Amino acid sequence: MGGAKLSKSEQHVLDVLWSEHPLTAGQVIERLQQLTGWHESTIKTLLTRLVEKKAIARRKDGGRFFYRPLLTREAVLIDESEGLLNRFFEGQMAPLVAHFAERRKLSKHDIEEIEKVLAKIKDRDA
Amino acid sequence: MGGAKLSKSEQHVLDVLWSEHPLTAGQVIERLQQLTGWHESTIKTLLTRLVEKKAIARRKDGGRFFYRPLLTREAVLIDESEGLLNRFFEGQMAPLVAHFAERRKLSKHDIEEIEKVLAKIKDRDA
DNA sequence: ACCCGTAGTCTACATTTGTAGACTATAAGT
DNA sequence: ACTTATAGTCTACAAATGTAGACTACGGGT
Repeated sequence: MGGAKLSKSEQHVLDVLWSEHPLTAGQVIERLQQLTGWHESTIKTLLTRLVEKKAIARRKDGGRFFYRPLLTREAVLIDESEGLLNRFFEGQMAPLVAHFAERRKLSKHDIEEIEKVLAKIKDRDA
Repeated sequence: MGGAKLSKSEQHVLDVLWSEHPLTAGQVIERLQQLTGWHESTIKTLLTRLVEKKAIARRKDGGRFFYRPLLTREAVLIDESEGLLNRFFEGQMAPLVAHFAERRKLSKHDIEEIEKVLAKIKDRDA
């Protein structure tokens, strides 16, 4: 695994690259400024830090550099959800679902969705 | 929600107080040292910072101070899982479950547990 | 060949976090 | 009342983070 831990703002930059890539620095800046209003320099710094942390890479194509993610969204997601699960539910998924269910965070539709998913799994594993 | 954001180590201290409280500083230190090996001073600092952040409170009882959580585990959990859910699943629970299911993070037993939970909810809401 | 803009690098600085030493106040026991 | 343990406060300092200015270099157009 490895994956140096990313800070909040770094993740925000990464988000942009997940949603669309490769992008030039300028494009990243453009998109992020819409979302955050951060200064251009700030975003450049974040890009640099992400490259250092090997969370993204850049490649020269023609005259320009293009940035793309190295860490997948998937990987980060796993990492974080695993963390949450371990911290609060001893790694058990069921109690997490139960928890949300109890708090009425699940609509009827949600419940059906989940049941569908579970059915599919059971089916597949059968 | 107010809740100033807590750092990793601060959360660790809070964990101890969730599992058992009220506790004196000494008791917190004792328990945390078992888990982390942190120096006494470090833990005192963290306690102080938690008090400043109003994540915990202390009260004098007899000669001693006793610490207890102000933020509930519940609240922090909600906060964090909400965050995760929003960042990765647009707030939707079903895709999260699906995700874990796909990754085989769910055993047959888990699945049955979850189904049971969902059934209960549906029942209750019916 | 020269200038310009876009992008990359270097430097900076306040805040937060991780980690801990040193000093102090106070309750409890003798 | 005095000592001592125990806990609380102050200070410290490096690394990480949030945020940004200044300077530079290179590719593209004229």
